[in-house]
Amino acid sequence: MPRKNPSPDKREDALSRERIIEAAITLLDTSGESGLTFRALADALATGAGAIYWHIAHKNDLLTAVCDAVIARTLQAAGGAGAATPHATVRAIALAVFEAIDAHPWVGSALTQAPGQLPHVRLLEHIGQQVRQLGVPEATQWVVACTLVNYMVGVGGQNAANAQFARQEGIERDGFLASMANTWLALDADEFGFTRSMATCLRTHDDRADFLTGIDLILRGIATED
Amino acid sequence: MPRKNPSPDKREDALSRERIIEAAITLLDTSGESGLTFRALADALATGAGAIYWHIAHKNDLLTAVCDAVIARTLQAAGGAGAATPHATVRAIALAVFEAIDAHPWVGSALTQAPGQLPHVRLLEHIGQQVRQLGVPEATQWVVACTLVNYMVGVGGQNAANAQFARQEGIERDGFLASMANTWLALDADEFGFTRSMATCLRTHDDRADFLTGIDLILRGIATED
DNA sequence: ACCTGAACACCGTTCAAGT
DNA sequence: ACCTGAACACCGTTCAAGT
Repeated sequence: MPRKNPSPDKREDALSRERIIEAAITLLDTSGESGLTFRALADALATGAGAIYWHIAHKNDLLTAVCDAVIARTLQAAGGAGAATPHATVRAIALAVFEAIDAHPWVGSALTQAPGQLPHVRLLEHIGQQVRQLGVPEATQWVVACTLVNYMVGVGGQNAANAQFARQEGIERDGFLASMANTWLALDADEFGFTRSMATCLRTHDDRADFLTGIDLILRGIATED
Repeated sequence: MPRKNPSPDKREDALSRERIIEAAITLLDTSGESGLTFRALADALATGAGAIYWHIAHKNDLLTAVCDAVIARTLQAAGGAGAATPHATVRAIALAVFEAIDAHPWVGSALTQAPGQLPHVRLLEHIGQQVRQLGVPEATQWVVACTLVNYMVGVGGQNAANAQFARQEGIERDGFLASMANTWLALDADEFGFTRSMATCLRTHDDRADFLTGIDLILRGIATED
């Protein structure tokens, strides 16, 4: 009777792309972006470092695959909801992606570094279908869908960077924002008047709400188009 | 009479933060993101690798500083224009940043990896001032300015990633897009209907124009707000 | 105060050799 | 066909030692 514990003791199944991707996900979630190493991954899989190269071309390939696995699941889960209007569906998709990046910050940076690859294509497809539903004329569907996707990925990347910075600094989000707000307040009053006046907003803002407001802004811009 | 050639022969001035930053910029422009190495940088400055650490805390510090130098110059040059309307000024700033990233792709990824740092603050300030001019109510200035900045940085990061990918693949932009378009056309017809129909757009689109259309969408969303 | 350069503790990737 | 693990060619960073 084979043991069911897949811990780093000994391998029971053969290696496979899927097994590697799953191990990479848990490794990334556990030790962060810098924790994903071919050596550490090989350890977790109870194999040699070079073995991975039989299934994965190079580290970027792995990163994209791992990102795609999360995005695919996220979109699948979000698609099931079936919101009332295209507008609401776009919002639901955007929020789901935001939550996924919040839970796995490394997805944000992977997404930023692999434009046009499969994870991106999935986003474009899901968003694009709703853009069609919105009645956007065919000639502008491309640019509208791209704007939404670019915005989503852009914010996601920023949040990922924030999370990674806070992690390696060992700081909580609140402390991180508070110290940044202080830095802003110490800026030159003439040159950085606007930024200084936004220091409180920085400290008290809600990432999620702001992100969705941005989505709404773009959607409203679309609706006004003629 | 001292020689005026600052080539990698021998150093004449003392090292300084500015000299290091300038050398890093030319190195990045010449050899790309992966070309910026403390060893290569030390060579270019005719010094030892460790000397740089007297002036720069760590590589991320250098990257942010180098990014900020470009952004500061870009915004200064763009600010001089003095466009007629706030809308036009936002467009001008956005375009200037786009061009800067196009000329120095590494600025795009540096920008993505340093949220809240000085380069970001500069963008926020310049955009925010125009958001005020647009008459956006105080309560929503924060989220509006952030949306614009996030979008700009997001698109910039994507373009940087594209440029870097094309560089290391040794491919031109056109060939890169053409092969990606073919990949899209080979996707499953049911699952990726929208994406397939956009393959031609991918191949023929204009990055700059699409980017500005996105800015316009957001600005129009703001105008419609009430 | 500032610089030098060897040394340390890592990386991704390759590849002969095994099964 | 698939795996092993040592070896290669790098990294960022540190630090005793120099000036």
